[in-house]
Amino acid sequence: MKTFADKVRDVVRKIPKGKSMTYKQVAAKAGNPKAARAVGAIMRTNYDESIPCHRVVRSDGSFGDYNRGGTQRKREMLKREGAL
DNA sequence: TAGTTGACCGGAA
DNA sequence: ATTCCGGCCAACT
Repeated sequence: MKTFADKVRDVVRKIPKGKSMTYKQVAAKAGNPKAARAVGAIMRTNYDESIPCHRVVRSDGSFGDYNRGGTQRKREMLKREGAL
């Protein structure tokens, strides 16, 4: 039985290039549609290199936060990949 | 174990 | 449009 954190990491890892999912969508795919906040908490503590956490955005259409460089860094990443 | 914090969401003022 | 409040869940102290 995988934990919620494991599922979240797996889901985020499966996000195709040029696509972006909301925290809520990721949480829903992980099994908890109401755990959007938890997703952020997990990414913050356990952000892996294999996990394109920059492709995870907020439901409002904003980019949300990031660990390295902040929101602007995230925006540039998405722009570079073609998601924008 | 309990309390606080936070890469969030949705609704109300 | 912006600001405030309650709610959900995981990690940290």
